[in-house]
Amino acid sequence: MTNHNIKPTEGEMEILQVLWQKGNATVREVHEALNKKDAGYTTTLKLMQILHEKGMVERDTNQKTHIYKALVSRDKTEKQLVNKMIDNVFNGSAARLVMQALGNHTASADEIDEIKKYLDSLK
Amino acid sequence: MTNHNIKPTEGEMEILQVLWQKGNATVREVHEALNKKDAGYTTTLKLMQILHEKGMVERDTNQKTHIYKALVSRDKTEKQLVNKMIDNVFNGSAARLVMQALGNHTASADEIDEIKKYLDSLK
DNA sequence: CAAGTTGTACGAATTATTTCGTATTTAAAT
DNA sequence: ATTTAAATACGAAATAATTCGTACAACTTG
Repeated sequence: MTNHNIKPTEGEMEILQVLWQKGNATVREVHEALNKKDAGYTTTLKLMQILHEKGMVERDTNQKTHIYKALVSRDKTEKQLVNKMIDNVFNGSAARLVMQALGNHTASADEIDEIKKYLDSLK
Repeated sequence: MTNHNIKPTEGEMEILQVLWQKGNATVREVHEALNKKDAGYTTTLKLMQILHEKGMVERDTNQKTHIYKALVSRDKTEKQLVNKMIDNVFNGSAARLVMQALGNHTASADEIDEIKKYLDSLK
């Protein structure tokens, strides 16, 4: 299967988040969406250029200000990261991760219902 | 709260996994449990020494061959990593992570039942 | 059209992580 | 007691990731 080894770094993930959320965006928009106390503007720029080199985003360079768009799918990337965590941290047990996630961030009653509905649909 | 900022690197996690599983172990045991094609013995040793410096493991140095034991709890560490992922990847929604985890690694029917039971207990 | 502003390009410094090489110590075996 | 084998210590090289500085190009506006 292609695209099997995308592995965004943490910094890259932050940017992809913004792109997925906004659909597409300029460097400035992404940078402001992140507004981290640390990193300056050119840091965000550089990271986005790297994402481009790696083929994870595309960009429209027709205007002076380039417009970026994610090429990797949110769903696939999430799956990949979750899988990795299930393997690395939970010895392959998705159930263990689920428990940990719920015992933790304590989902709302609505969320819990939604999850149950989802579980039923799996059977 | 103390211990709020443990953040094992990936290499450190691999070692902690082994320690949690075995209870305690020598460097050689951990190294063999991992048996990665890459890294040599002293790499594992070094990582374990770093874990010790950081206070994440303790060791008994009474014998020539030191015996290591994890000091950070598996549960806390897992919670921390899961929380981080929920925040960084799933915009704070534990439910989204759960769906992704299940749609994914397709848990067995037994696992699903177990999760449902767990969900009921949360109400 | 001359500042000034906003943008990209990109090498290089910084920081984090992993890996290794080698010196030294300790214990066992001959 | 010497030699050999198995450990630790630890600096430093190698690699990865982030951050920045600065040069230059492209608009804007006075």
